[in-house]
Amino acid sequence: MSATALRNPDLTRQRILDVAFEEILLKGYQGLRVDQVLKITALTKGAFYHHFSSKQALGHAVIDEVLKPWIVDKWVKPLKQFNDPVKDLIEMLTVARQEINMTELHTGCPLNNLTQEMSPLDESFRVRITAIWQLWHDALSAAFERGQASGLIRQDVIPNNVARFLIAAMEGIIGQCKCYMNDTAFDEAGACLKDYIESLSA
Amino acid sequence: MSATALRNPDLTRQRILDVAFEEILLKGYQGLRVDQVLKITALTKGAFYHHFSSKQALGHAVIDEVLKPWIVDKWVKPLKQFNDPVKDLIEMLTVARQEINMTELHTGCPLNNLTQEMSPLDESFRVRITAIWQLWHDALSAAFERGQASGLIRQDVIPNNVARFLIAAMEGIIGQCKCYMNDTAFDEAGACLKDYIESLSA
DNA sequence: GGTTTGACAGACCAACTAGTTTGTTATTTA
DNA sequence: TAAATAACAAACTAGTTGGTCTGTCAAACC
Repeated sequence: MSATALRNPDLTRQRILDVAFEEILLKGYQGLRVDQVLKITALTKGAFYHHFSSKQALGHAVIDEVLKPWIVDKWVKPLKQFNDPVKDLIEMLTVARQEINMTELHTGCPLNNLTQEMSPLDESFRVRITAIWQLWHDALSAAFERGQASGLIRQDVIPNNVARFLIAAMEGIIGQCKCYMNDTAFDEAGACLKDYIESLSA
Repeated sequence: MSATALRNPDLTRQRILDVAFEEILLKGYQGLRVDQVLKITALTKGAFYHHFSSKQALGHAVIDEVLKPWIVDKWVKPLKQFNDPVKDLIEMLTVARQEINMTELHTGCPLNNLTQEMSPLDESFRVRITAIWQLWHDALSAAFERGQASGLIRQDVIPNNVARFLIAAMEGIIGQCKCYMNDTAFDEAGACLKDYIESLSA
C-alpha cells in the first residue's frame, strides 16, 4: 500500500482521530459533532462508521490512541529520566511555560478537560482517563522516591502525596488560566509552585 | 401574593434556576436539557420561556443568581473575617473536608466545572465566571495582606501569588477526585496543601 | 364587576444529530 | 484475471432539542 494510494485506511482513521481530538479539546466531547469532523476531514458518514462503530467508540479511540500517547510522551516518559526531581521538574515546567501560547492557555489541558467533563457522565471514559492519570502519578512519585534514595529530597516527604499534590496544582493553575485568558495568573501561581517544589529539597 | 397561590412566579423562576443549577452540575451546560428541567419541575415550555428568553439566558441567570451567591456565601464571605490566615484556612478546609460526601466528590466544584467547559466556548459566560473567581481571589489575597500586617504571615510571601496558587491547588485537588472517585487522593494531596499553607507562617 | 395583564399549558416546528442503508469503486486475494 | 472484500460516498431516518405560537385562567387593576 503506497502512501499516495487513493484509499489509505490507516491514514483516514488517523485523520479522523486527530481532528476529533482537536474538536474535543475545543468544545468537549459533548460538543463534538461527528458531522463537523467529517466536514473538516472531507469524509462522509460511510467512511466514519466504517472505522468507528459509534461516537462513543471514537471517544475511546481518541483517549487510547491520541490522548494517552500525548501525555505519556510529554509528561510521563521524561519523568523516568529524572535524577534530581526538584531541579529537573523546575526545568520541565520552565520549558513548558515557554512553549505555551495563548491558544493552549485558552484550551487548557486535554486530559483534565476530558476528566472534568466526562468522569461523572460515562464510566467507560472515566476508567480510561484514570489509567492515564495513574501513569503520570506513578512516574512522578517514583522520581521522588529515587530523589530520596539519592539524598536529594527530604526524607520526611511522602512521594505519593507530593505527586498527587503537584499534578493537582499544575492542572489547577492551567484551569484557572482558561477563564482569565492571560498568562499572569500562570506566572503568579507558578512562582508559588516553584517555591513549594524547592522546599522539597533535602 | 400568598405563598400558597396557584401561581407564584418568583417561586417558579427560582425552582427552574435551582434545578438547572443541579443539572449543570451533573451534566454540564452543554448537557443541560431544557426539557429535562421542565420534566423535573413539572412545568412546561410556556412557563420556561415566560421567565427566560433562551437557554443561554438561563445559564446566565444560574451563574448570577445561584452560583455566585453560593460561592460568595461559602468561600468569599468567611475569608473576610480571617484574622490568622494559616490557622483559619486550615480550619476552613478541615470543615469542608468533613462536609464533603461521595456525591460532591464525584460532581466537583460547580464554579470550576463551568469554567473548564464554558470559558473557551462563550465569552458571555467567561466574563461572568471570571468575576466570581476574582471575588474569591481578592478576598483571599486581602486575608494574607492582613496576616502580614499583623505579623502572622511571612513578609516575603506575595499575597496575590499565594491566593492564585491556593485557589488553583484546591480546585486542582477537587478535580483530581472526580476521576479517582475516592477521597484518598483528596487527603493525600490535602496533606501537602496543609504543609504549604503552614509554611507561610511568620 | 369587568377589563387588562401576567403566568402559565401544551401543541407544534424547524434544525440538528447520531446512526443506517444502499450503492460504488479501489484494492487485495485466489 | 476474476471474484471477494475493504473503503469509502451519499441519501435517508428516527429521535432529539431549543424555541414558537396560540390559547387559557388567575390575579391585579380600575
